[in-house]
Amino acid sequence: MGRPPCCDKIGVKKGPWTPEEDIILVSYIQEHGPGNWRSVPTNTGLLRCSKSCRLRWTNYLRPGIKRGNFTEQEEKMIIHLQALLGNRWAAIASYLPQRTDNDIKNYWNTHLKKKLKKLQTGVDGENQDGFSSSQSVSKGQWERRLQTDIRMAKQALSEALSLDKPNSLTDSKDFNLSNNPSQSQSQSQSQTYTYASSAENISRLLQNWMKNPPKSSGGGTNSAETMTDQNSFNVTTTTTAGSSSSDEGATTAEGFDSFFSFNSCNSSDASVDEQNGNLSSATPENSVFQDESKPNLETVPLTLIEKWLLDDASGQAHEDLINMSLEDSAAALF
DNA sequence: AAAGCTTGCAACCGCGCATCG
DNA sequence: CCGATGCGCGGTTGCAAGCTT
Repeated sequence: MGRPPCCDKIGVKKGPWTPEEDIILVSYIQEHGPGNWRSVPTNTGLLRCSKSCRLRWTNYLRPGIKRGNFTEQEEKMIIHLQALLGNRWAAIASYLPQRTDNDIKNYWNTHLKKKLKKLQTGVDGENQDGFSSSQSVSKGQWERRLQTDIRMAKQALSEALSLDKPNSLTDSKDFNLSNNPSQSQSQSQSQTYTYASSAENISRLLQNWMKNPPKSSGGGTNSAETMTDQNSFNVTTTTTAGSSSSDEGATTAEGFDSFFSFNSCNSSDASVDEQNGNLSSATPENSVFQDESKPNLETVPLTLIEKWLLDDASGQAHEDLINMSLEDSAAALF
């Protein structure tokens, strides 16, 4: 007896998602919250597999996702976490709350693997990306440190489990997500994912929409003309589509606002925080999305390894480890 | 300018785990 | 306990955009 398909394969649409589908999915999740993916296609009328809906949401539409432009700090974290955890992308992604496992996986496969391979094949000293391949740390040292880290992590985990206290939540509030300097000013934003924090995603969605407007309304006009034609999309577009710089806040918030005016459902009380692009709203929808973040961060106790990885204030030891020879990391990996 | 090649990423697939009745 | 079902994860693929020749 084989496993039945996750959904009826007949009539299931595959391939890239259209803006219309995105909007339908976001609207539905806005109303019902994420989860119960099985029912999403039937309730929304989307001709998509439930898995496809979940994937689209978690990898693209989910609030708080940062895309592209991995910082050096993030790169280093990924490299070291990969060395520690292996290809457990979901686990690695839990340490980078704004990144999806798919994004990290792709970035690893397309960028970091090559970078490390390059380093391994004899680029001495400082490379162009600023990674220092300090010869002072031998492979043996690296392995010893790695083993020590793993031991410490295990110990911390067992301690945390034996404590059996519900303080992991409060601990996680102290999670320092600001080790990326560019993100330090928006720490609160990282901690609480309102739907507004996905404004960038929605803005992108809308930009795509405007690039490929429905034929019925656009009728051969270019995207800019179409944009002005469609009054319901009062969006200030960014100069470069796909740019995910953090200063898009106000712009994307506008796009987000427009999105809701487009949907015109329960959105009239949504207000935009101009400073950080957050949408501050007391709507139930927002509370739904606040719950939808990286659950691991909220439930996993703050272990030593997490402190090591995330606490900027941990000082030199952390820096030493981060700056440890990537050649050695590469040697361990390949 | 055009063809071929490379790269990056969104999405799919299949498997394993968790939960529920 | 066991089977059915749903969800999540990691590996892989396909395609579009960018680059090179």
